[in-house]
Amino acid sequence: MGSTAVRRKEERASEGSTEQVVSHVRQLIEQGALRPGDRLPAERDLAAHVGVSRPTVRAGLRALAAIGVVQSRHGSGTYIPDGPPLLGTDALSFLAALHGFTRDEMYEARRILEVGAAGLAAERATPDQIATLAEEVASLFAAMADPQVFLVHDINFHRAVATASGNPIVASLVEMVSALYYERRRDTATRASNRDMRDAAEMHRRIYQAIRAHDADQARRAMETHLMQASAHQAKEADGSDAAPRAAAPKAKGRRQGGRPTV
Amino acid sequence: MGSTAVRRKEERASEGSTEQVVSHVRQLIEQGALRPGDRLPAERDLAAHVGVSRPTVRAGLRALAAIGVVQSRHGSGTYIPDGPPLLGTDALSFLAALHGFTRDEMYEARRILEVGAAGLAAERATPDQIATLAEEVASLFAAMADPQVFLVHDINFHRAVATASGNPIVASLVEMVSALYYERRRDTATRASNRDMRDAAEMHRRIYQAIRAHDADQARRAMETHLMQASAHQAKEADGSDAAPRAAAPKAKGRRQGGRPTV
DNA sequence: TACACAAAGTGGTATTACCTCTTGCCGTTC
DNA sequence: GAACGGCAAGAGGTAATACCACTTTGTGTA
Repeated sequence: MGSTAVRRKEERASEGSTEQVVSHVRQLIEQGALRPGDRLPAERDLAAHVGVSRPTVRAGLRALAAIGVVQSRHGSGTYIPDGPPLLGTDALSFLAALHGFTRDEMYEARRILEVGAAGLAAERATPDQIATLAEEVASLFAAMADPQVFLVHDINFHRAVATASGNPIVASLVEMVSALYYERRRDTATRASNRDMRDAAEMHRRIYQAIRAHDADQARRAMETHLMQASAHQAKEADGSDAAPRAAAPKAKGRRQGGRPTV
Repeated sequence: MGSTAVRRKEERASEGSTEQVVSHVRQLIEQGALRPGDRLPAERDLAAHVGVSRPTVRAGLRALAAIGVVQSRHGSGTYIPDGPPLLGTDALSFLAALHGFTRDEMYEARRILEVGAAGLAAERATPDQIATLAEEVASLFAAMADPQVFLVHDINFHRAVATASGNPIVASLVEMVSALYYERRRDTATRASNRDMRDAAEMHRRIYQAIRAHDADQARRAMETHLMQASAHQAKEADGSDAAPRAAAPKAKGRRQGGRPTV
């Protein structure tokens, strides 16, 4: 830390003042001075230390907060979030609104990610993680009367699989895409038929069993089947009631019609 | 102007002032009033329209800029980025620094994503996209004298595969993870042996051929093999020089160069 | 016609002030 | 002595204003 000391205003040419703040925080992180759960220096202190004004510091912290690196608590301070690594979900959500991601594309992304995650989970899941999966499966069967509660345990199960993959990067990506799914799904979940939910619960059970048996191939196949079925079910739901607000066209792939999000 | 501006205080209870700005922009996007490439209203106009001060507007826009939804150009205005959907890469980079992602975990994530992407690309790649792949493969073979140039075309090839998948969500995810890979790789790429590069180029050619032949299984297998080999090669390189990926390395890294926006 | 310069408009930063919320100390009270 | 309550210091949140730096455009001059 002592070697480079504090760089003064010479850097301003190559780096905006705001980015100096970001870089400074980054340095603190890379030096190990800031770890998950820690509190950052107060904004006024940071301003004095970096040599910029407080609004500039706030701009930098705001940027870091937007990507989920820090988290401000009014009256208390700015903290580095504790717990597992988590990517901000707003980015994907905005991109979805901007570019009109379709439901199929979303399920396809989930399929790629979660099939891989299921495979890893089967290879590495700890007894604790397997127990968590079992609980969520049970909750799924118990919640078939309430589609909203069902959805919550659905998400929890998939999150648990992602965690059990043992790869925090994969888990973060799954979490991000799942959040997008959840955001859209909760508005229409009540349309799910009881039969579809029973099918889904059953598939979750099979995925769980494959993971418990440490059978990676089986886990991947089960996850693949489950997501294909879920996608088909949801498409069927939208068919009759919603009748495609954008006209019946959006089936065609590759057409990036930039309208509102399709369901 | 401005003297007659009315302050709207209706919904302040549920939403912070800054978030009002974000919500407002989100509304504009969802209404179709803002599309990729468009310019946002000036900060001063936004402030008057939403009923908050300009610093608050700036805070909201800074947050949106951090996640890549908008992009500010000094002296010109704030724009919605054109081109394909792109997720901010800094988030993953910070998470990597915070939680000490290992090289293996990174390659594993790439494997899951890119194997899937390669499969989709084989099914859907257009003639144009296939031509782009061919060019990058040729460039790879031509650039074996310069590891840095080789790395650029390596990235380009993988990016092209992701694009050819036809799924913008998958492409965005691949892009994000690849950026993390690139960030670490460019500092050590010179260590790559000529033999490893020839192997890599050859594998890229096979992936390309499988995609051109629309053989999804073959494309997936080739991509899987390629990434496994690359991971092994890189592990071998690192063996002698820097053993611990998470410990002392970051200090020696070059300063954040401005290839990509830093938050 | 071509070049140059200036003016308007935009984001970037700084300064200052005040508000709200959190937190912890310290008093009072039971 | 312990529990409750209030007060104050310190944190982030917002606002108003002024000025700077850059881009763009248009007009004037050579």
